[in-house]
Amino acid sequence: MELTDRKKKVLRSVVDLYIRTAEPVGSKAITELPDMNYSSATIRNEMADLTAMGYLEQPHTSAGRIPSAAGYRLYVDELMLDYRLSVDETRSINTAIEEKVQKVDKLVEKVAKLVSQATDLPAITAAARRKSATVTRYDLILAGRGSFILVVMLNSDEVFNKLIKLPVSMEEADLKVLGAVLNSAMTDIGAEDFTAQLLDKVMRSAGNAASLVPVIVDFVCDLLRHQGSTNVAVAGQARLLGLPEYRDVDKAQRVLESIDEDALSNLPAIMQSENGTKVLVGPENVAQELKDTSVVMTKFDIGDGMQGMIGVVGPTRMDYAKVTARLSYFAESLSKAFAKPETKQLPQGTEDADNHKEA
Amino acid sequence: MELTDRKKKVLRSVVDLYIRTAEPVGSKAITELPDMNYSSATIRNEMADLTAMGYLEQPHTSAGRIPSAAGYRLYVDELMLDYRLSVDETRSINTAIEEKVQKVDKLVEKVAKLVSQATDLPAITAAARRKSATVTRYDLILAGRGSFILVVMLNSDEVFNKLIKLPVSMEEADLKVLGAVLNSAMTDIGAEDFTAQLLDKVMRSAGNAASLVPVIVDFVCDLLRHQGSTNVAVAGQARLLGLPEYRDVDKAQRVLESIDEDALSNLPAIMQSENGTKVLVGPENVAQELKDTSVVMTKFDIGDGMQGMIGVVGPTRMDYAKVTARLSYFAESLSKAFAKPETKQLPQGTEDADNHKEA
DNA sequence: CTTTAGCACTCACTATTCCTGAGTGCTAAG
DNA sequence: CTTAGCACTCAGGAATAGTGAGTGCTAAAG
Repeated sequence: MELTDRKKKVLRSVVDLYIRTAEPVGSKAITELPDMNYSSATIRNEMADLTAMGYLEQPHTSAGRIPSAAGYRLYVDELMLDYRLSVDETRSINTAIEEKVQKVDKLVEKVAKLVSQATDLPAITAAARRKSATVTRYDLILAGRGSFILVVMLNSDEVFNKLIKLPVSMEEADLKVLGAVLNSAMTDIGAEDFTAQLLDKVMRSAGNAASLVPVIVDFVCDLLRHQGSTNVAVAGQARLLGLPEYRDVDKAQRVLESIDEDALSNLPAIMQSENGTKVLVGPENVAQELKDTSVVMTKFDIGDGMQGMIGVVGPTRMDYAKVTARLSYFAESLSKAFAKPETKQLPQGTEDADNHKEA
Repeated sequence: MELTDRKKKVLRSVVDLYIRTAEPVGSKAITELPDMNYSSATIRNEMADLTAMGYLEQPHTSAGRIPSAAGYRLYVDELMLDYRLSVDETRSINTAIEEKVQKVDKLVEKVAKLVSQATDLPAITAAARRKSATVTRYDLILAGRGSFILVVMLNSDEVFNKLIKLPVSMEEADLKVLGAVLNSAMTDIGAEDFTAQLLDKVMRSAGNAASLVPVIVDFVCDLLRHQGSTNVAVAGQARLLGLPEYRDVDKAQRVLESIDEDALSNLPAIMQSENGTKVLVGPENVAQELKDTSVVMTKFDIGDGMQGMIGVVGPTRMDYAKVTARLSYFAESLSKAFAKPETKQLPQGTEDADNHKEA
């Protein structure tokens, strides 16, 4: 059977209505739409055809139709009308993003909150490094009170520090020696290259400050390893509960639990995929718990070889047009904000703070 | 009427059973308990008395009894048997805490997760500074590629940094001058003391590096202000949904929403209160949405003039004994871990393969 | 060949009724 | 003071009937 224009129009109407009402759509409701100059019988025939073709489903014989996964798919791919963001929407997204964000993990958290708010659905954000982290530079600052500050700069231009107590008293000269050794022997190598031999060698050249080497190496290794791991944040889980499809607490709980742990494993895999906004409708999701749920996600670029992802989780009946529009705009704005470092007060690459409390 | 020992015993049994089953407790169920050598009629009489005294309630004439808020209160204050933590429990809490935590905000997040996990309820943690933050020391490091690193140490011994691009090329000597000026003019003052006059004065003495002053002041003010604000994290909201009292989605949602915003405002007030573990039963909560819900919370000390709070939210029918025991132990362990800074600084091995299972 | 009116039919959902049994309060005997 | 016994209450489940939105099909009209 052929998918005529009218059939498409009917399908679109069904999806649109179902998105709005969350209830099966009957033929009569369709006829009442503007631009639908057919009788309910005609619509019924078309709907019967669409059902036979697998785009619609009937919960039971005497109910209206709801879109099937295939129906949503078609809708998302071809039928959906572009949602134009209002000036208000773009503005509120922009002002939200423009606030300065210092650290990547904070950024991830904040964006998750904003996106969840903008879509009224639970949101997930993640950020991951594309290249592996290495140290480009060490600095040691004697800080009085028997301690010194270790400042470490990474190839990503992020800077971290840690306040370290001195086990024995030490001269500024000793630290200078140590700094020189560190900078010559332990830069531009990954976490896995900090071998026992290297440690040994460095300690021997470090003179008086040798006892500090293990502490430093420990900190740096930890840091580098952490850089490699993906940074994930989830926000707005409670919003799921407002939706009629999640009146069933068990269902809601299952979904919420699964997006709490996705944090861990599933996401990195998805990040590999191609660019652009992607919609996963119900059964297209790999995770069993999300079979009834759709996911919309986009990637965006942060500077410094980092890549971010924004995702939204909701019922298959979600307003795909609106959600994808907002998500894409978010991603675009974020990428843009990071692409032009000096223009705003949010210069990428000039930001990073980290601290360590010694107590 | 007097509260005899037997009445107390019955009340305790009712609460205990209700905590376990979440269903009204009948007289027969009580008689079946060990150590209860009375007939159901006797128990019924006692329960009638307890009801008259306001410690128990009847959902309807022909149902068992459930504890009233006053009943829970009495239970928590006097009746509850101490819950002894098992070795396993103390050990798992200890190992969890011992993992190194770098930043206060990370700590707060992590503790929230741990506590939620330990109690199987949503948890809230917060940390706030008791004294206002000031800068004790500035360092400037020329970092090549036209930028420098600003390192700032606070009176709390926390160290922060930021990589800043140089608008014009600059000599190391210029930075040295600037550093000296900053250290002499802008230390030991709060965020509100960074006045326009001060800025002006510093800029004039800063020589070649004057153009950097605004950027630095901006960063520092921001930092100091941020230090003042309370740091809050919520974890495990989804656990609420597993409980029978929150089958009602609306109710669950209301509670979840309220503990999402408490983050912002309510908590600081509570932090003022006296020390020790505190239980707020149902209607004792100020927030209207939590009328049906109980809150258990404790304070703990972080070093450096900071104070933390751990809280757990659950149904009035929660296992107060277990929850308070675990919470107190958590608080105690955390305070202890922060009290002895040096003990485990050195034994920290270079070996730690995979320590980011959550986050 | 397409569209539409008409009609019988289906079936989820709601309301109503009935029934059951856990649990109660009271009374009177031990 | 305790307990056995008994009549009573009432939430919750099962069974039943009624309602109406929506369907598919047929046959007439365009």
